[in-house]
Amino acid sequence: MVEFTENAALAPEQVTETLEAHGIYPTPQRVEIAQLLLSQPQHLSAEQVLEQVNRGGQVVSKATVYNTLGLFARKGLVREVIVDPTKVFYDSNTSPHHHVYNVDTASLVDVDARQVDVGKLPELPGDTVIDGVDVVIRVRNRG
Amino acid sequence: MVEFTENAALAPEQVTETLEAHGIYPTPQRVEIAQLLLSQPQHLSAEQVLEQVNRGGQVVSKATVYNTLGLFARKGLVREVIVDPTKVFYDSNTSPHHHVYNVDTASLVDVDARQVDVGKLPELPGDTVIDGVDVVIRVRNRG
DNA sequence: CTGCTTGCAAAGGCTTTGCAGAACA
DNA sequence: TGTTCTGCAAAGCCTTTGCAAGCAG
Repeated sequence: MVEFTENAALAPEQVTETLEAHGIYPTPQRVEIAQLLLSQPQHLSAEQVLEQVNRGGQVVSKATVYNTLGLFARKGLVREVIVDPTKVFYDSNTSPHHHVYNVDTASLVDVDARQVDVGKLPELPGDTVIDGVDVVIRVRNRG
Repeated sequence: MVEFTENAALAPEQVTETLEAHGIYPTPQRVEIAQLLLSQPQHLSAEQVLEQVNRGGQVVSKATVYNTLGLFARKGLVREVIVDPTKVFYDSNTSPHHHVYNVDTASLVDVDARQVDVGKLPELPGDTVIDGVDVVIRVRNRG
């Protein structure tokens, strides 16, 4: 598993290993995107990923960015965060945690899971299983 | 305040009062939409509102449905629920509660707030205020 | 070869907006 | 009369898909 470090870029070999550990075939584009996302805990939209990846050397198409982010999410490498109806955020922090979302600035901040007590969960229909519990604390700027 | 009853339709006068109590000018289209939404606690997408409203006598345009739902949400008459990146749900239950979302069926179910303990909240940046806390329990069908 | 991947462009779904006409205070 | 509201059509935004070309095993 990749550990987050200071903003330093991750070594491609390290990223390649992480991808393979998640059952993802490491193409150059995927390594590029994973390097960006996994360099630190962060929340990026597909558009931001597209922009930042293409700022570097390699150019990756929009279709590939969307497909790759969807693949990463399905494989558990990143987590989709649904807080804004206009776009999906991809969270490179996959450990249990929650979010504070500032609706004015459209910015997301992590909250350690231990900071919120989700005591007991309601009973679920017998034919369903929990996929995840998302807690979103929605804030806006004072004023 | 309107109380939810069995599936009976609400009286237009009652709905008109509710709208005015929320500072909303009660036009025929708004009354029509509010009557539908407030008849019982439910979660409807804009598309569903459009469809169901137009099943009845009055016809309301798509633009008006979207504008009206946005207005209702801003005025606190309904609550927007963001759980699906492809559409917004409008929740006519405005008392504190949370949601179980079945990602396979795209259906939402209310959970009484007392069923979940959100014990303590994290410290917020000093210049922000809480707008709301959303807890979404994401489930999928077994199998 | 055979299957997976890329990427351009087009399509798609949800939502907002421009604007003219209607309704209301 | 001035403001607000409606609704059609068009535009906009994010995302997915069709399909041909490229690459890997």
